[in-house]
Amino acid sequence: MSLSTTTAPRNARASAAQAVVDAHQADDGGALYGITELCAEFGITLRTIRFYEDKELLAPRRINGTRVYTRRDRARLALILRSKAIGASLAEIKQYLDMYGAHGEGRVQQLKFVLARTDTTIAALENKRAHIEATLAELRVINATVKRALAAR
Amino acid sequence: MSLSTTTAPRNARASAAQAVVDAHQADDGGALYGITELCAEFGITLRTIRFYEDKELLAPRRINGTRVYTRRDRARLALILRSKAIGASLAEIKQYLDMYGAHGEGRVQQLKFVLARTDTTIAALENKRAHIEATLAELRVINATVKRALAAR
DNA sequence: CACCAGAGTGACGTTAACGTCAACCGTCTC
DNA sequence: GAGACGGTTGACGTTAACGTCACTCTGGTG
Repeated sequence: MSLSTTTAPRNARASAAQAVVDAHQADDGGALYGITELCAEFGITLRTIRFYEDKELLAPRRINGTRVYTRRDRARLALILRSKAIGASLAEIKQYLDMYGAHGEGRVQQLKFVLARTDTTIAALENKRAHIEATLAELRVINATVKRALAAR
Repeated sequence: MSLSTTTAPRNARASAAQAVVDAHQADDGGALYGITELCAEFGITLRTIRFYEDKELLAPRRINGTRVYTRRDRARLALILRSKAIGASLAEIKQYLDMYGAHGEGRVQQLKFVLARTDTTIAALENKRAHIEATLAELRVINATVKRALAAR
């Protein structure tokens, strides 16, 4: 729940997004994390992180068998958790991550593929947002109605 | 996917919400539906509808054992499916439905309860919407980047 | 060296949300 | 009255996303 719920102004949102995307592209800035560290930070269990690795959502390096996570791995984990929060399945999330990862490498064929997938994913998310708007509108009606009923005692 | 994705203007959205809430309050307008009818309309299976009934999300009348759905039941089913589309669990959806149903009956204690729950639910949805906004912003960055890469061939 | 905490690896259990299957029941039709 | 339908009820299977448990390995520490 304590993710980036920063209700930033519209301009800031775009550059924040750019930053996230860049960060995911950049390789190692030197910062490294252990598995328990990440678990504590994001409030998940060891088993969960290992499970994500099983499902190939994460691929940390190993040092003597021990998992070592870079800043990039950390960013991926953040993306996974945020995607989960908006109701995506792990299978879908894997596709998201592919999009984040693969838009630098040149081949035209692959770029077109990424383009198509971002388009449909964007459409799906906008659709979902519309659902939320509608539900919010209805809840506000209920909320207001109840408030009036209480005010009238 | 063919639900009310009508991107209506802001004023219309509020009155549409009002209409949905009203419709859920109103009892029978005379229109009745069978189970297969509803399944076909919403693109779900018989088993699914029965499952929702098992979980007490629906409670159609029975005539000789056969389920008969009113307009209100239909509205509830629509709400269930839309809620699912925005990533809510059936348990959560049951709470939504309670809110839709219970804000007419008078007791102050209960009204306050509904008020509190609509408040927290609204907050949760706004939070979820913020997540979606952020993800959309990032996807648009990727989309634009890839488009530029393709344009530069 | 003995020991222990932290990390890793199966194997199995669990919950949610259905799907599948078999058997039965009421009604309509021929 | 004999099927043929459409509907109903268990009982059991299934998939996703983990949790739990038991056991092993490895790196320090006294």
